[in-house]
Amino acid sequence: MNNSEVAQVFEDIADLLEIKGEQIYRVLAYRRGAEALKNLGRDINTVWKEGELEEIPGVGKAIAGKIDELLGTRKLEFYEKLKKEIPLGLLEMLKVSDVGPKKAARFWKELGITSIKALEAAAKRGELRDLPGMGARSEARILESIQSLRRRQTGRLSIGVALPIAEQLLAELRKHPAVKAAEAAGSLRRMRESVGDLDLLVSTDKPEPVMQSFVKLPIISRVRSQGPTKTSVELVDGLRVQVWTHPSARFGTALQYATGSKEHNVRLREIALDQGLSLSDQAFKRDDGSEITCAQEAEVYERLGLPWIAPELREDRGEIQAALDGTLPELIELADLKAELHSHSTWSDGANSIEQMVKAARAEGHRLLAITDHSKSLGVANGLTVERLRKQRKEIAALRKRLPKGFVLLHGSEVEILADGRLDYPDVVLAELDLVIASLHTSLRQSREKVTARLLAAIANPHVDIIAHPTGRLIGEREGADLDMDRVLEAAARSGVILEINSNPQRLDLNDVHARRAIELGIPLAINTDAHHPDHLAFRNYGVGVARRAWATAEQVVNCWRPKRLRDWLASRG
DNA sequence: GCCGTTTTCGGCCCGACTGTTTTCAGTCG
Repeated sequence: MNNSEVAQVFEDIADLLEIKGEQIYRVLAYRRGAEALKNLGRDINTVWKEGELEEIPGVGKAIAGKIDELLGTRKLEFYEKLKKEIPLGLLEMLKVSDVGPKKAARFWKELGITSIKALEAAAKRGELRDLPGMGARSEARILESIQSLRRRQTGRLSIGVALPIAEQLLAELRKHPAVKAAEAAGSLRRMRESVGDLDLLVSTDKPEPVMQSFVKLPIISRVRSQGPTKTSVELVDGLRVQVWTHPSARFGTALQYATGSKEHNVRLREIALDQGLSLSDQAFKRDDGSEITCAQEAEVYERLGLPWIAPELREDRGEIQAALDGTLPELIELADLKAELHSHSTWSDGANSIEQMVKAARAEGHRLLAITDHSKSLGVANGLTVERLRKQRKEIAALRKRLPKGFVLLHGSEVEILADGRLDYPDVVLAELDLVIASLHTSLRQSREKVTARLLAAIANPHVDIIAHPTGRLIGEREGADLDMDRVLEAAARSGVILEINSNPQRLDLNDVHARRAIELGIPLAINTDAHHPDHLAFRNYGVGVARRAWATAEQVVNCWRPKRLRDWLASRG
């Protein structure tokens, strides 16, 4: 079982216990345990074998024992018993908005409902309204929520889709004369790879008219709740949007609060409590009821004796301790990127000529571009034979003469790692290239052993400089290869190969957790867009988001190096 | 269930909105 499978078991246990009416803090402990496993960055099986389960923060004796049982026997007695007690269909029902553990339990116990379908049927027959605490309106609301759940069955939305929508909504909000500022918060501001909903924050002294004009936007299909300080709507494609309003004097606490993560905020509140302060989205409150408001987010941290912590770090992954110790990293910024090391042209499956890609890269402010078209075996992408590769080299050499001084154009290749682990070009050909990227596109469904061995073979080849999008995942479409990432990272650290964070929002591969582990191991990272079109060069902000979430500094990302240093480094490899 | 330079027991974050209620429970973020 992998980390997320084990985490899922504990999430289910938390939900089941909550439906059972267990003490909420016991429930939260299981949720925190599940979260810790997802953020681990190491294979849980390795940690288990090394007997270090209890060293994971949030995992104590009880949960460690359950992980041990789960990994040892592939079963968990406690979980099986719970499942016998409470039908699993109730967990599905929790996904319906306005149905929480209390109502789910009630529907089940009083009406025998154990699925969303049965819930819908009962609501249509008007059977829900007679339950205590329910009424005709609640019943109608649940019916609406079931339909809305079906509309957005896709689950979380890629940041590549969500960010442009958020920008559009913010632009609309800012048009209102009473709006002083409008910002995105939540997981979008933290640059998570996908977001469940959008959280928008508005600074205004006249909230009602702002909310009233907001809910009239044509992109909005349903208003779930509307108040002067908080409004919740659904867009036509099912995406949920929360808008909060605050007077500008309270915008700092509000932005901090709405940015989260929940776990990060819990930690901050603990620190506040130690200082005799209670922290909310409104203000710090002293015991005597007096308030300290913050217009700026940095003031919130300052009051707690902390430096400002970048949103991308706010996941309760050790950032608060680092802030206390003064060891927060100086995170990489978009402007630090000076090079694009992974791009395609019409020679393979790119949309534009090399010259056009160079022009676009210069317009983006880059000082170096590597053209890395596909190798011959990737037929669907018009991969280059050795002969065409050499022809391309001549074109690039000719083009270089016309380039402005100081701009560097490299000839590279994105070489297929074949199903048997060999590379698509022989070593003599690889040696001719300025830059060799190796990547997997095919046979991703091989066994863990096999697919890991392929990647290890590529890493061991001294001509290979970068491993691109290591797992090959396409978010929401295709699972990545079942890699033994611990071994891949160890091998990369030994060989000195660069690992790529692919910035295409569909990929974001390495992900944040593995990228952080890579940094811990001293592996240099690349942030590349894999551009097949000039517009794709702008994807790098997503890659920077992943790198920042991985605590990366500019020094650890080779695209930030001066062109000369980068070329010297490449030349020093095979 | 987890955790501890104030604690091995007693805490564990806070508030808006809705719909059902005569003061609050449930849900959500």
